[in-house]
Parts: sequence; structure tokens; C-alpha cells
Amino acid sequence: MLERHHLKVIQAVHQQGSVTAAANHLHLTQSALSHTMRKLEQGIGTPLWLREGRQLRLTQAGEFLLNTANRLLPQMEHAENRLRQFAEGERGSLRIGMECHPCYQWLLKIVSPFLAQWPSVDVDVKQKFQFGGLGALLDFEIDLLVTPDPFYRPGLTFEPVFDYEQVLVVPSEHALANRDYAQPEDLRGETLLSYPVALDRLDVYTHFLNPAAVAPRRHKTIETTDIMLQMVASGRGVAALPRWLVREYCEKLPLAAVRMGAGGVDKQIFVGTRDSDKGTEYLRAFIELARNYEHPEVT
Amino acid sequence: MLERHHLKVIQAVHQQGSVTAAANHLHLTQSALSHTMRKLEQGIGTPLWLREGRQLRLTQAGEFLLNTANRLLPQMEHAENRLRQFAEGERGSLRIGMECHPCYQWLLKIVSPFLAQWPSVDVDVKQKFQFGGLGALLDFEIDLLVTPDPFYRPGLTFEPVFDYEQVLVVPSEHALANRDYAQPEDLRGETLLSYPVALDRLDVYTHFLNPAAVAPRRHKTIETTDIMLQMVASGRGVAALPRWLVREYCEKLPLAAVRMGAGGVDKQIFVGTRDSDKGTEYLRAFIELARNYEHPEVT
DNA sequence: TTTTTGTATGAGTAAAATTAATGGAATGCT
DNA sequence: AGCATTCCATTAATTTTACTCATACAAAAA
Repeated sequence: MLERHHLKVIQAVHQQGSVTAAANHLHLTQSALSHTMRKLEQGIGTPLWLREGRQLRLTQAGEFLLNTANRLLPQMEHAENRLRQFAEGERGSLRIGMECHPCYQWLLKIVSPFLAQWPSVDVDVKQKFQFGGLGALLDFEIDLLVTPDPFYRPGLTFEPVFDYEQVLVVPSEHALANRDYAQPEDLRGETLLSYPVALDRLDVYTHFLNPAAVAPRRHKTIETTDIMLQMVASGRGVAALPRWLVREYCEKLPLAAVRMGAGGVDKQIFVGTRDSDKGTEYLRAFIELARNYEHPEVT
Repeated sequence: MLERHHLKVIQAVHQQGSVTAAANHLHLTQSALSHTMRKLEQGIGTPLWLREGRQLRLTQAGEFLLNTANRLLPQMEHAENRLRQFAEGERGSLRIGMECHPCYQWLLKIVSPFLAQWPSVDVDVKQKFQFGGLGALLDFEIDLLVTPDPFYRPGLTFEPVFDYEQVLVVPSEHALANRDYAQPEDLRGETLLSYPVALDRLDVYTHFLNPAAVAPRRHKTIETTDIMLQMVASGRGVAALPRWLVREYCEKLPLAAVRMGAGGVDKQIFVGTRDSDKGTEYLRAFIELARNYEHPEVT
């Protein structure tokens, strides 16, 4: 009764803003689409669109159906693609979700050998998810989730792929630059730069500042690593990032890494997968590559 | 291209075991179904079924499509139902997921006034989920999740609905019955009865035994609360359950509740919902009912 | 007003889905 | 083995559905 085509219709009409435009988009005549819309409404028994003059507005039911369409259609399209891949032999696609901003740099280093090793597998990386990375994994929106926060859920497996130390990045002439490690109090007068994520997902708070009940003077969020470190180098603030990441930038910018607290803040990155994908060879291979990746050692 | 009908076909053929049976089930002739199957395979470009004699077996691609069908069809059916509800006025349905075995008894007490208050809303309770309760919530398999373990995820909201104390249940003539509280060591010689869930989800372990590195003599799992408490009453073991639940059974069975540790084990029950359902009045109303439910006081 | 743009509808048509009829192939029974 | 039975595939006929064309109608724009 409710067919895929109907979902495409309500989506297209909304996206294109008018029946005529949607009809073109769907490679149909305006008449055909109009017929379909009327039959859909009759079938359901309630209007989906309010015709206000030549303006179309969604009813509550229409709004609901649009949501459903936006959620289900991508899944159907993905299923179709996978089937096509089955047909074409061992093609495949690996959709990676990232919940760890700085990991992007690291990921690139894994992806390139992977692409070489699996020429028939496409890789896609996504970073924004309606229900978070875990939701995306459960919704089949992605196949692999890279995250510092593993979740143990039936049907999912998380495994650690590498360990790193989260360090404070300061300009190389900063007072902290030559210290063995920083104390939370050292940040009291500083501006802290971070990616725009919730505070409880920032280790510099959860593992360093909060336990000592210290807050930095200011806190600014910045989207990209490059800009963030440019800002640090020019004395506008300090940031907390993985040591291996800072090490790379040290060559280009006057930066120094300082341990947070005497023991440092040690972290792990996990990759999560659905158990139902256990049989997918290239997914397994990707995780192996990630696990065996050797980070540039401290020199 | 890949239509809902195709999903129903692969599901029905698998469920019914034969094309003929599936055809009847779908109210089609065997011929029609056979045609559809062949066209589907042609459209995709790969076989979905292996014809071994008169036996049908799924290919890898077929297996994949079956999984997809099992996941997507219920969602489409639910969407259809919701639309029908829109058409019929303010009808609705509330699908509750439970991740908390003993809560079932409590839930019943909320459901009955709810049904009275919202005569046009149907309630359904589910307890088994492929990807756990959280996955079910994200997958639109349920609308509300009752759980002792809240998850903070974008797009979801968890809120506490009541507090309770988890206590040890022992036969009323048991040595522990008159003690102020039990020590972990007291369980060393006992048989512990619990619901069949992972050990790390049993508070008696995580909050009582594990910290003291104590294990009970034996551990048996039992599905139902009634039988479990019958077993306890007849001296076959001890169990850990909410105090309010034990109190009810005390009237019928010779049982006693004992605090776990000097401080007791305090727990909360949360309900989780999708933020996109925020506008659904009856869902809000259910949570209000749950939150305001007054537990029988300690007498 | 006239023109333009967007939508709805009825009738005819092309295409797709379904059925009926039939034959072949595997399985079970005697 | 022989026969009946069950199950699936195929062809041709039929019904149903989706689509287009032509056209009428309504709201903006000129």
C-alpha cells in the first residue's frame, strides 16, 4: 500500500517546492504526479498537503510521512547499492563515521593504503549524525564508527585500535612549554580552544580540569585543527590534542606539547561495527590496517 | 526499483518455506510470485535464491536482502499505521520497550490508568531487541524505553521516573532475614538467582559482590519473577530485586528483604524517548503518569 | 485585462502485474 | 518401478495500474 514511490513523491515535492518541479525531478509529467498524490491521499484517507492557493504546505500527517521518507529512503538506496555490488562481484563500500575530531588526520593515513589494497571498495567518511555515531551505526547509515567512547550493546562490537596521550598544546615560548607537566591551575588564566562538541566529551575537562574544579579564563570553539593550531601558535590560547597530532604540526609551527598532570591523560580510540557485518572481509581488513598502523615514534 | 513488494516477497518466501505457500500468504497465485521473483533477480542482476531440486536456499545477496526486509518492513508498516491513525482522528500507539525485568510489574500499574485516560491509544510492550533497547528506540521499533541505564545521545532524551532500592530477598527464616544489612561475604555460600541477562547488568554484582571480589556459590538464571520468588521462598537460593516488588510478594510468600551493604544499593529507572516525538501528547502524558506514580510506602 | 505559471481532471494508451493453463522435475507412496 | 503428488517455471491471455495528452481551472505576474 505505502510504496517506496510514495516516499519519493513526498520527499521530492517538499524538496522542489512545487508539483511541477518535483515531476520534472522524478522524470514524470505534472499530471502523473498529481494523480499519484491524490491516490496516495485517498489510500491513506487523510490529506497530506494543504493547497493554499498554489502554495503547498504539509499537514501533520504529511510532515510525519516526510520524516519517514527521509529516514527510510536512504536505507533502501543503500540496500540497492549493496545488491548491485553483490551482482558486480566483490565490490563494496565502507562508510566510516567519526566521533573524534582529531582522528581525521589519522584516518587519512589508514584510508590510503586501504584504497590501494581494496581497489573495488569505496570509502566514505561522515561526521554528522542525527542520532549520534551510535545511532548511525544502528541505523545502517555507516558501517564503522571511530570513537573514543565505546558502547557495549548487543549486536555491536567495539575494539580498541590505538592508544595515545592527550596533551596540552602551547606556543613554544609559553611558560609551560618547558615544564614536565601542567597542573589544572596553570589554565586558570588561559583561553582554551576546542572543537565545538559538548563539554563532557572533552577530556581536558573530564580528566583534567573538572576533577580539580578549575575553569579556564575563556573557552572558544574552533572547527578545524589547522586554524586551531595557528591560533595556539600565535598566542591566542591553548588546546588539548593527541600527542601524535601535535608532533606533526611542531615541524611547521612553533608549538610545544605538555603532559596534563603528572600521569598524563591516556586515551584509546575504538572502532565499532555491527556483528552482522562480521563476514565482510574488507571491513575486517580495514580494522587490521588501523590496528597495525605504527604511529611516528617520539624522537 | 527495489520496491516494498520485493521486500515482502523475500520475507514471505523465507518464512513460508516455499513459493506456493508464500504466494497464498501474499494472496497471489504461485505464478505471479514466480514472475516477480525472476524479475527481481533480473533487475538486480544476481540470483537471490539457489534452486536446489525443489528446495530454495538464499544466496549471500538474498540473505542480505532478507535482513534488509526484516529491518525495513516493520518500519514501513508502522508508518502506515500511524498514518491511518492520523486519518482516524487522534488515535495513536505507544510501543514501550523494557530493559528492566522487574519493572514489568510496575509498568502494569502505569499502563492501566493510562489506557483509561487515553482510550484511543494502544499500548504494546516489547522486551527483546536485536540491537538492545537503545537500538530499538533509534530504529523506531519502540517509542519509549524503560531502563536502568540512561544513554545521553543527540536526538534522545532520558529522564528519571523513579528511585528504588535494590535489596536481597531471602526466605523469612534465613539467617540474614533479621540482619540490618548483608555483607558480600554472606553470599559466599549461597545460590544466587537472577534473570538471564549479562552479569555486568546485574547490580548485585556491579554494586555489591564485585567490589568485594566475592562470588556466590552458584548462580542460576530464571525467566519469571514469580518462579524466582517461589524458589527463594522454598530455600533454593537468594535473589536481588527492587524493594517495592519484594514487598508485594511478602504477603503471599515467606520472604524477607535485606539491604545490600550498610548504605544499600540505590537505583533509578529512566525512560528514554526520541526528541522528534516531543510533540506527541500521549507520550508526554505517559511519562507524567510514570513520574507521579506513588509507590506503596514502607509500613 | 492579458499573460504566465502552476495545478487538477477525464479519457485514452502503454506498460506492468496478475492469472489461467500447461509441462517438467523432484519427492513420496505402494 | 510405477503412479500420484507437490512444487516451480513458462507462455499467452487478461486485468490493473501508471502514465501521457489535452484541456480546464486558479492564482500570481505583467
